[in-house]
Amino acid sequence: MRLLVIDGNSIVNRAFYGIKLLSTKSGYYTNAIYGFLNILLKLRENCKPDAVAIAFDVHAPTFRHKMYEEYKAGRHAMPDELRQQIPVLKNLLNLLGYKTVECEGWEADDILGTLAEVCRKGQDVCYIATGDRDSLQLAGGGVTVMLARTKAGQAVTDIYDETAIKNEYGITPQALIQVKALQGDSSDNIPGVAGVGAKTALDLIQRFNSIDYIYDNLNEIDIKNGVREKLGRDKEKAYLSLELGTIRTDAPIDTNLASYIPNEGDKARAASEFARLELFSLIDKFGLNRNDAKAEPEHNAVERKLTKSICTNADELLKKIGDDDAFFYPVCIDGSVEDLYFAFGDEIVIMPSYSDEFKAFTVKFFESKCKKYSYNTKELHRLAERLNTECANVCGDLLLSAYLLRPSDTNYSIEHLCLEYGITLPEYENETGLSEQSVSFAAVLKPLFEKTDALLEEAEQTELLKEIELPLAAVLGKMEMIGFAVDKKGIEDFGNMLSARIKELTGKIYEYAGHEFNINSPKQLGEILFEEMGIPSKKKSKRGYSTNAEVLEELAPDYPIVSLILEYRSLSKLKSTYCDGLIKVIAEDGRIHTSFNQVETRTGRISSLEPNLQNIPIRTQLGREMRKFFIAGSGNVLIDADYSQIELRVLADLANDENMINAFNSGEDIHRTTAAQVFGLPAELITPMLRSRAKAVNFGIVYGIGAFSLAKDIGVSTREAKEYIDGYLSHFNGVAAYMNKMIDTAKDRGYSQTLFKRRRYLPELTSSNRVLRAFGERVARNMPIQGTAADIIKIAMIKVDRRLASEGLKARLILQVHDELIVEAPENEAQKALEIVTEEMENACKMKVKLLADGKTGKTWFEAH
DNA sequence: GCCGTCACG
DNA sequence: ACGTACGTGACGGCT
Repeated sequence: MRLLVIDGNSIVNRAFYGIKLLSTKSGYYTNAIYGFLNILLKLRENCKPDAVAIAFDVHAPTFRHKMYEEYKAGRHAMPDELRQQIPVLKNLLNLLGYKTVECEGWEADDILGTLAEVCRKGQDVCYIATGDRDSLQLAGGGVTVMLARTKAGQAVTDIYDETAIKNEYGITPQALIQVKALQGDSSDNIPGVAGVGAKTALDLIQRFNSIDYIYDNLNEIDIKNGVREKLGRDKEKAYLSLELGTIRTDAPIDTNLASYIPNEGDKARAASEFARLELFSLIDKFGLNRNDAKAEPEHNAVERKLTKSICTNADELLKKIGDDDAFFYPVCIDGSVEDLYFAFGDEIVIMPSYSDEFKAFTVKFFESKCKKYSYNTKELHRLAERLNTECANVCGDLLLSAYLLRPSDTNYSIEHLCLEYGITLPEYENETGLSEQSVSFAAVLKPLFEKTDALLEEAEQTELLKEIELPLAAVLGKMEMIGFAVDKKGIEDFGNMLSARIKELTGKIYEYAGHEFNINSPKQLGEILFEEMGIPSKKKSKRGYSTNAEVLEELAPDYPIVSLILEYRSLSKLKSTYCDGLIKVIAEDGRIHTSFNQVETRTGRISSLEPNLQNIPIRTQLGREMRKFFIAGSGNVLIDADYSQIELRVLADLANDENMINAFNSGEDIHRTTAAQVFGLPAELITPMLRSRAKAVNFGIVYGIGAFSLAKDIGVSTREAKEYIDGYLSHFNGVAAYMNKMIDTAKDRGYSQTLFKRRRYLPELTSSNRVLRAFGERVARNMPIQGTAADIIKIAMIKVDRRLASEGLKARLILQVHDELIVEAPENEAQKALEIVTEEMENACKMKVKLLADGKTGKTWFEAH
């Protein structure tokens, strides 16, 4: 008998991460299902098995403790989307006649082991398909492990039998367990022997074969005394690890191989399930009949019959809306509202922008006192600004609610929210049989709001939504419409100057290199510098040599070409990103209109895109020149105010650290004070060097410091950096206590939060991966600080906006750069506006530490900052 | 579409 | 033994 055993969890994971998110029209994700079944087909073809067993772990899925594969995946992963697919996949496998195996209290691994053992004993042939190297120990004696992995972005399968393992590792498959037991594996919680790593472990087992032999002859065998000591110390751990790392072969599962021979299944239901999932190609590949694939009606969903009508009469629609709560979906194209879809239960009424009465309607509707519930209300405020009015009484924005509830998500589309919150998205097909999504979207707003409102209430985030995010959307909408005036000619001239200099540099670089090449290609550059020219390198990263500024700066003093490249790099960055990039996005009004994304960051900051105006150069002299081209419109000036040390002040307040609060409130230079405390010197003796080190320590504290990185940052030994950190924490003991508390409460609750109850969920904190867990801990320390500062400046923006209006000024906010606000004001309002901005920033909220804002005015951003 | 790089707070 | 500070967005090269 030939048995194929599939490690279901491992393969479904690879399928999910390896294939882009596919989903059905109604939004069910199917990529993992699709990928898995294609892999199954391929395995079937290659192995020609008589019987197939598909093993799964038994999962207790939890909402708040999703486990990410790795940090990178963590950022983009949507494990919920994967989890939803697994029960559907299992059901499909059964319908296709395959047997899935799971066993409470046992891992999928153990099921593989048990079936492999059965085959070995019965002289049957066994193939094991997995992505987990740990299963290699099962190879041999008729058992072949087919290891799926990714090589240079391509999925490949390595075949391991006993010989292949011997060739690669020089030992038997069983001995691999011994290696792992010595080496340990933190991601599996296998301790191993402290101080023994992969190399040492493999070497020991290659020479002595087993842990038993090593310990029986510990004093005689030829090994370094250091290793002997380490082994002696951790004997117990080694044996424990051996036990933990050994895949068990006695799981209580069905061991009758014949029971795994695929049965007929239920072809009709399998076909209709494929149809429901819109995976039509699989119907053919599994030899099913497309005619069987009739869509089954959904059971529990109460079917909604939507109707749609178009209304081009403003008064009629206004009357229909009256003073009731209005639920409406704005269709937006290219950043402007196209049509408004109003939902009255299942009746959807559209006010189209092509109507002559669209403007009149919109103005009256916006100004009416009815409560407005919508999606992406920033767009409404942009429209209001264009119509020279305001959108009053906006009481809900589904996009903002969804963001506050789950700020790490990347997809807040209505389809997705329906899945997330268990709302059925009703279909609407128009006369021509085409589905019109906007109609469906309008129809689900109300039920979605009912869900999100309840959840926000539960999370105590209603105030955060109503007092901060909703009014902020209005401010951001206006800021986008107003834009920032620029000197186009100035940018062009600057760009031409850069081009000339870049050309010179290019010539010289080619001379040094001996030939032409693409300096912008890190690959070519690395080969030329480190191979052709033989410059010593620290080889790193998968794609060859690292050529970043940090590496190049070290080499620059010794190699003239390297300095030229550094200059080339900085100039081409200025040219391409800032000169060319900005010129491309200057609008017809001569201004740059960035877009603010209010639902992007996990900390609560806003981001700026197309173009990003939050990263205009300032740190180098030449780059800073760019700011001379950001100007006040004629007759106006710019007012630029920024918070002084807002994050450290927030930290002092949150940590309630008396020492630090006093330092701020008595107006001390915080970095100098820190230096004095950390280095134990009177403030007068603090040199600029010491001050700058203390500054780095302050930054590090906010970021969730590590000695290694601090050391690298300020160029001292790791040991010395550690002393600084310890010194800091012993003097600011409020901060020390606070940092520990932050991690504990975040672990407890599953999230960290700001002073204003903004949350960030931290599944990383419960990860079995040490690196990931450490990352979670740093975030738990940083998020409340960065996030509270973000909350505060948001409040300030709302207050500045209101104050400017209530004082009857023409001055307007035009930009925010995290701790900095920029206002454009008529010249005669400059002083008043300056006062208002700094005052509102400083009084945004009451804290134990005074908030300080420095404001300045000027004709350009360069002057005003 | 991902990676390396680099601009900002 | 291994990796190494928080949060973003844009560009060019490469697959």
